[in-house]
Amino acid sequence: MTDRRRYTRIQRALLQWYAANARDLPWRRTRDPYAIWLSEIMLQQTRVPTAIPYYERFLKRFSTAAHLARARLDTILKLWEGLGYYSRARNLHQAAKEIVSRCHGRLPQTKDELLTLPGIGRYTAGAIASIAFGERTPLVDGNVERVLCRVFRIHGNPKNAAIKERLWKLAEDLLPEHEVGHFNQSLMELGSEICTPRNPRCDECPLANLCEANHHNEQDILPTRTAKKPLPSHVVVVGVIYRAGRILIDKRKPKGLLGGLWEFPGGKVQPGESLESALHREIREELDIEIEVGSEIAVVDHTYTHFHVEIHAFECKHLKGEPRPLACAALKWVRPSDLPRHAFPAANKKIIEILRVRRRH
DNA sequence: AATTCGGGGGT
DNA sequence: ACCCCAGAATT
Repeated sequence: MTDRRRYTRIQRALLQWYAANARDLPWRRTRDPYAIWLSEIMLQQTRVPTAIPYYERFLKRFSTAAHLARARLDTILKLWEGLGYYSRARNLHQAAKEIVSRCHGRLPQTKDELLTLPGIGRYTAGAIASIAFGERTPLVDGNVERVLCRVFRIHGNPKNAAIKERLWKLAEDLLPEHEVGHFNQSLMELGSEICTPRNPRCDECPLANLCEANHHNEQDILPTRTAKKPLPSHVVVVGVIYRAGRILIDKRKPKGLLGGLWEFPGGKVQPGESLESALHREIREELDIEIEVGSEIAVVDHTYTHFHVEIHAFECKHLKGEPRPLACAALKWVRPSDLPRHAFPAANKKIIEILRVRRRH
C-alpha cells in the first residue's frame, strides 16, 4: 500500500470515529476564536477535566479579548489559581492587550500571525488556526506524538529534535483537504481516550488495522520514554506573622516560579540550620523586621515539576520594624478572612485552610 | 539542546 | 511512587 493510500484510510477512519465518539466539551460548542484560544492556553500540559471549570469561570468573567485586556493581572491570577504554569496567565493578559492594540480586538486568523503572540507556540498556533479558522495546518501535542509513534512505529525518543520534526512532517502529510480542525482534534481525542500511555484500548481503536505498533505488539513500549533523574528535596520555613489581627503576605516577583502569586514570607532552610533560626534569618533578610517565632501550625509536603518541598509554617508575632519588600514585588497586611481574595500557590492554600479551620474553633 | 515552569488524576 | 497531561519561554 502506498503512503498516500494509507494516509487516506487513516483520515477517513479518524474522522468517522470522531464524528461518532467526540466528547461534548465546552470549547467544542463555540466557534468564537477567543474562546478557543483561551481553551488551548488552559489545556497546555493540563488535562481536559481539570481545565473545564476554569474555562467556564474565566469565559463568564471575561467574555472577549477586550474585557481581558482591561483586567488587572491580580484578578486574572485569582481566576487561574490552582491551574499552574502561571506564566500562561501573564502571557494571556499581554496577548489580549496586543490583540486590542494591534488587531482591533480580534484574534489573528493565521498560524504565522498567531505565533507572534506571547504564550502561543507551534502547537497552539496550529490548534487555533485549524480549529477556529480552518487553516490547513498540523499540530503535534503529547497525544498526537504518542499516536503517531505507535501508528508509524517510531522507536526514537520523541523529545529528540529530529524525531520531533519527523512527527510534525507526518502530521502535516496526514492532513485531509477539508475538516482539518476535526481531523486534528480526532488525533488528540484518540490519544486521550483510546491510544493512552498505558493499557491502550487497541480493541476499540479505529486505526488498529493500520497501526504498525499493533501489528508488532509494540503498543506498550512505544513511544520510548527516557529515564528521569530523582528530584531534589528542600526544607522551607514560612511565617504566618500577625500584627494587630492581620497577617503579613508578600507578592512574588512577576517572573519565575509562581510569579505574581501571594505567599507567606519565608525561605529555604540551610544545611545544619534549625527551622526557627532559618525563619528569623529569612524574615530579616527579605523583610528587614524582627519577629517572635511561636508554634508550628502546619507541615505541608508538595511536589513541583522539578523538586520536592517540605514547608513548615510557624505562627509568629511582629516585634519591630516596618517590613520592606526586599525580595518580593509587594507586601500587605490582610485580615485572615481576606486571604481568599488573593491568589496563592496550592502549597500555601493548605496552610490557609488550616488557619480557617482553627479560626472556626 | 536543556532547563524551567504546577498541579492533579490515573495506575 | 511514578507517569503524563491539547507546551512555551528561557537559558
